[in-house]
Amino acid sequence: MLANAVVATESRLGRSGTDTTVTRSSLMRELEARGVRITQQRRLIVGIIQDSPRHLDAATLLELARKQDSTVDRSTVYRTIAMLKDRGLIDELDLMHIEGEKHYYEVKTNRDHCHMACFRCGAIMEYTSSSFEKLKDEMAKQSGFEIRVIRLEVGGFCKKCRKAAN
Amino acid sequence: MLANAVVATESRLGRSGTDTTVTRSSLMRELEARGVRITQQRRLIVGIIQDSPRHLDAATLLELARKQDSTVDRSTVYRTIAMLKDRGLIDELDLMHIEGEKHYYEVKTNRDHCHMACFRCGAIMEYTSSSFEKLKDEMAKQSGFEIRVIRLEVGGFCKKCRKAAN
DNA sequence: TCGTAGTTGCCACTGAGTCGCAACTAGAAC
DNA sequence: GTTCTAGTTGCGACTCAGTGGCAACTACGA
Repeated sequence: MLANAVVATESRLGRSGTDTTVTRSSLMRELEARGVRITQQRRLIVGIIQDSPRHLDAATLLELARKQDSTVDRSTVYRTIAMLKDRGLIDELDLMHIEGEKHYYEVKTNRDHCHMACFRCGAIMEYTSSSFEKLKDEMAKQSGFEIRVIRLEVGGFCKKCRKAAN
Repeated sequence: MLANAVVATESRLGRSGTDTTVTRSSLMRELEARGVRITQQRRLIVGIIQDSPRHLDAATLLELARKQDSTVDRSTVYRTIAMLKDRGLIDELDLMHIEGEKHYYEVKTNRDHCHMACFRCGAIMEYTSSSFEKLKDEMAKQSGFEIRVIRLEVGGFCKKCRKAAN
C-alpha cells in the first residue's frame, strides 16, 4: 500500500510536486556533467521545463520561452526537446490526445509512472505502483526485450467527474 | 505462466494471428448490430482493417482502399476511423512513434495488451498478461478513475537485435 | 419507387514538426 | 584578453497528419 501513490493534480494538465516517492533530476546539472554546450536558449528552455508545474507541449514551451526572450525560435525549442529526449532526460507523453495531437514533456523521474487523463475535465493524474514495476520486469524477462522507454496512459473519467455525472 | 503470452511477429509492424487467448470481434457485424449505415466505402475500409495482418496507419489504409476503389477519399478514411474509435471498436496506437507521428489502428481485442516496439528493426510485439489486468484493476480501484481506454507501449530492443548487437 | 438524413468527395485549411543554410557564439586553446 | 571553430541558432520554406465546410450522392425505411 505504501508503495502505491495516486498523485492528483489541482489544475488542468497539471502535475503535483507533493509526491515524496517520485523525484526528478536536475536537467542543467545533467547537461553540464555530460559536456553538452550550454547556450542561453538551452538554459532558458530547460529551466522552463524543469520548473513547470504542468506537462508542457512544444507550442506552450515556445510561448513561455518567448516571454523571457522574444527571439527564441520554434526550431530551437524542437531541437532542444529532441536533444533532451535523445539523452533520456525527458519523457514524451501523448496524454491520450486529450487536446489534439500535441506531445507533452516531463522531466524523467526515478520511477516510471502512469498518466490518467480525464476526458471530461482534462485533469491529468500520475500514478505510481509497485505492480507497475513488477509488470515491467515480467515483460522484459518473458519477452527478452530490453525496455528503454515505457509509457502507460489511461483515458476515462476521474472520481470528481463520475460523481458530478450522477 | 499460462495466462501470459508473448506474441512475436514475423514482419515489420506486423501482428500475429496465432494467439489463442486474444480474440478480435467482427467490425461489420458490430456496425450492423448497432444500426450504423453501411456504405460501400465503409465496407471496404472496415474490411481492410479487419483482415490486415499488420497495424495500419491512415495513409496505408487509404492506399490499400484505393487499390480496390480509386475514388475513395482521404477524409472518408479519417471519418471512418473516427467513427470506429468513437464506438470503441478499434484502438489507436502510437507504437512509440517508431516511424514518425503516425497513428496505427487495430481491432479491439477481448483483452488489453501491450505493444513493444523495437527501435532497431521496427518489429512490434504484442504482450498480454494477467499482471496487466491486475494493475488495471488496482489503478481503477485506488484512484477512483473509470478506465475507458488503456495503452501500454514500450520502446527498446528485441531479443534478436540484442543478440545481433553482440 | 421515392424521400431524406446521413455520407461522400473535393478542396482549402490548420498545426505539428523538419531541414538546409548563413550568421552567430560557447568555450577551448593560446 | 583574444582568437578560433565546432556546434548552435534563427530564418524560411517545406512536409505530412488531420480537419471542416459544402454541394452532390446514396442507403435504406416508408
